[in-house]
Amino acid sequence: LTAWTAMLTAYAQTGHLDLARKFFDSMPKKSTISWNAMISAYTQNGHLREAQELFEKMPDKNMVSWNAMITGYTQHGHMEEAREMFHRTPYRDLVSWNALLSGFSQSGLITEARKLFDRIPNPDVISWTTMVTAFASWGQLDEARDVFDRMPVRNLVSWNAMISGYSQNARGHEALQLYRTMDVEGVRPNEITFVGVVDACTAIGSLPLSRVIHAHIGDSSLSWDVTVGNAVVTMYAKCGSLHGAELVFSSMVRKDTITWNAMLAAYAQFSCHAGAVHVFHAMHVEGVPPDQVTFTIMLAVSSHSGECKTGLTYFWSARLDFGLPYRADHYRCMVDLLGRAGYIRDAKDLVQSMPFEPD
RNA sequence: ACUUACAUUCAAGUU
Repeated sequence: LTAWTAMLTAYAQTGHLDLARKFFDSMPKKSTISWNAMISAYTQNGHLREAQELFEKMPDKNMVSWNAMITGYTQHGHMEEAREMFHRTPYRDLVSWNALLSGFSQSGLITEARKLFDRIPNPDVISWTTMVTAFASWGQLDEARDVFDRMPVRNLVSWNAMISGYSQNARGHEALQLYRTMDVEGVRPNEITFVGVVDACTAIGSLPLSRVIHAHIGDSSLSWDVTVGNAVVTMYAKCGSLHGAELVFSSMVRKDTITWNAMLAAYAQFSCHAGAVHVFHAMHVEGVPPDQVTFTIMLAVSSHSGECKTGLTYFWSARLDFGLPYRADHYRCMVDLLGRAGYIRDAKDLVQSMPFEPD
């Protein structure tokens, strides 16, 4: 039964929800854990309706079942439903509190988060770190730092949250300073720490510093993770070295869609239309699937280089060849592209055909 | 084997 449930989770995590459900239905015996796994499979893929249905049908709900539903709602911005579940659960534990807290954080309800935090009976390191993230991700770095300093216990995630918070808010020097403190206190960094440090340099924008940081993480005994490589590609580009970005990019053995997007963005930043087009084709040859970001970059590149026809080709290709839904920025690029080429009427028609409200 | 905290890629306009 444990093996079956593990299989179910594996299907869900690779996006094969339908297979997961078939698997679940065909299981000769089901435990509460398998029901919970199926509910999480639904919530993690945004199918809250189905999750709720299953939750209501399941015979023996436990604490994890209730928490999975709270989390499902918070992670998709349905705070009212999450709140209701939180109040109705007969098994409220620290996970329930933390899940709701994280929901307030993600929705930008910082005041609510703060109030909830004060009511948590025995906040743990996750509760505290969630508060650090809540403040940091809404730009309140000094509040975040205050929470960080007052935490009774810090773990690696707490350090990473604070370091990345600084980096994401263009406070690279403070990020690096905190990284040094972390080192002094003997906390071992991981890949996520390195990404935060690399991003700090990206924010500072200094090429000499980026070489130092590159050497530092290159010397580390930790093997290079694809996300660290991706961050380094961007760091070199943002620090003004397209060549550095290219060198790192080609040295990376493992590349994902983000790696390719980072390289495309580097060419776009340097107005190197030919480079971007070349990488886009190479991506296709290597069989790496483009995503919505890939097309945002390619549309912007086409617009800036006046390649109206090419841009239109990308626009249609995104949906017809790759089944990607359009985001608002794809339309923005297209309006820009058509407008620059003088097709004001078509730009206007496109705006009127959009599935969202124009901003 | 199931639930909670951290990370990498992103458009236009203005300057």
